[in-house]
Amino acid sequence: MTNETDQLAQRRSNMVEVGRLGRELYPNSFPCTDTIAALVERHGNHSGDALEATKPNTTTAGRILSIRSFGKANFLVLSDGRVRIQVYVRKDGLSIDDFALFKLLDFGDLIGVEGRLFRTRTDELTIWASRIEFLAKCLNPLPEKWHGLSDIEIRYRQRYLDLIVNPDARRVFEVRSRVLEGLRNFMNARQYLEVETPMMQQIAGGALARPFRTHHNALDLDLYLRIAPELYLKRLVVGGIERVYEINRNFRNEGISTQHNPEFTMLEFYQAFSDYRDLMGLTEQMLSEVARHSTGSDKVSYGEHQISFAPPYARVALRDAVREAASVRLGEPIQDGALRVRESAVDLAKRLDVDISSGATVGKVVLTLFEELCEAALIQPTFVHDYPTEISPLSKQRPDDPETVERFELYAGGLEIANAFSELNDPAEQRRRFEAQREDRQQGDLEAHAMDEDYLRALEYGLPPTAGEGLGIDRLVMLLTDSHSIRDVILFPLMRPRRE
RNA sequence: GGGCCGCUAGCUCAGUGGUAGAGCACCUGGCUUUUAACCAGGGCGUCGAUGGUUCGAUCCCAUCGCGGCCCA
Repeated sequence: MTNETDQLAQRRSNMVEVGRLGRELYPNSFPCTDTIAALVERHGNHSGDALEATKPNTTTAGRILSIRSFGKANFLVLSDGRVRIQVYVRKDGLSIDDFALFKLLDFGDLIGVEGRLFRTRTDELTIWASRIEFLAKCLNPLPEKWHGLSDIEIRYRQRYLDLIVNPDARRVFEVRSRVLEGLRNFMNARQYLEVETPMMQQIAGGALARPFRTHHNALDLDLYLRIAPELYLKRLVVGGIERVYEINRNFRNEGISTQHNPEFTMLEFYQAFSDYRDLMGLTEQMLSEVARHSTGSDKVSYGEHQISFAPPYARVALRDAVREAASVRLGEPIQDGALRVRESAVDLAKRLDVDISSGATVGKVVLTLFEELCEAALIQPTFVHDYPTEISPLSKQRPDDPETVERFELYAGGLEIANAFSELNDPAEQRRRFEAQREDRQQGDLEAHAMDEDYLRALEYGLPPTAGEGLGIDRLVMLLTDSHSIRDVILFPLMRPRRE
């Protein structure tokens, strides 16, 4: 290895030398008595004197994150991926063979260590190694220890590197796991049944979005990846599962942004004999409980803001929110009627300098105005309720106002977090809504809802009055971890492939 | 899809129309309780890709690729 300069070749050569020592290069296992996390948890409070009295012995394993060498005395930092501990390797403390092995180790290698715990002069909890085993080679040099890995593209494409060298990277995914656990606890405690419904569907329904297509060879059947589980979950409510939920992926074939990944995770749940008002209260309880379960508090920092998930949340009707924002902007009162007629709504948009696509219905115009004028300003959790019927083909109308449905969306941190409504259960009205959507599709709306005869047949057997909600897990985790891109809360976000 | 920004050593980043630098990492030597250990010495690059302008391009121009932010 005299003339080796390339780090990879150097590491490969060190591995060959380890083999020459008679060591297994990729041993099948290494029995540990403790994880590093367990050691730190158990002995983190023990003084040097206490450790000298008991001389606790341990066998553990991890990845070498740094080596400080003094010739015959050396310090390693070993990580189990979560917690780090220092290892003291002294030439006269282990066999000649083990010390020879130690000299061949590189930053990043995986090793097993046996030894006793003590505290150094600087009071750091340390394993005094009496045995070292080689467990696996890190052939590629790791990003540096001090700055870590900050190239955001490599962090997404090679998430394992992010996790190895950036201690904070794992935190987000630990919170994410706690969020899922908290949601399941919450639903299970209320007698909801967790189910799994098809990800591959012949009709991609339950939401207004473009689907991904795939094909089953044996059946020679074109299929879509689901855009929502909604229509299947409601079939289950017809079947008598009066409280049902699913946590799973949805796939929508649309652009990628800081708020959109083509595959994302939703909690969707349905509750019979309830309406959308019941779900507002339930959602307040759920989010405050889940925030506490995952972060320890129902108040979180999000950028410059403090967001409180403690109930109750603000409530505002969609048209009122738009009217209020528009009248502030224009300095004049706006009548509710202006948002119920396409002509006046488009005129209002024009005066506010908001672009409206040419075929947009009045409901679409109102929604676009809301997104432009209101959405980003909704920092504290806010229920925006009562949506136009024509953009809500699966929601039930208000008895006093058929142009409006019993539906709400929850906003927080400027993000849409949840969408819920009283479920339309009249098969005749549902058929009319599907037909209206078919007309939208013929007008060129690729996101319009497809006709689903099988779902209509299920409704004909009787869907009880039911309320349902979808909650975007990724965005909720963004809020709870102060992440400002959805890619930061998805381990392997979709990336354009690199041409090599 | 549009605008702006970025792409230089394994990593984090400087930099210049005259063939490229720092810190960390790496290599050699020293050091038996260090904490971004230290001291001395050393090597390391298709400057994202392809064209063009130029005596000469990593730098200027064009196109493309990948990424980021904003907008749609």
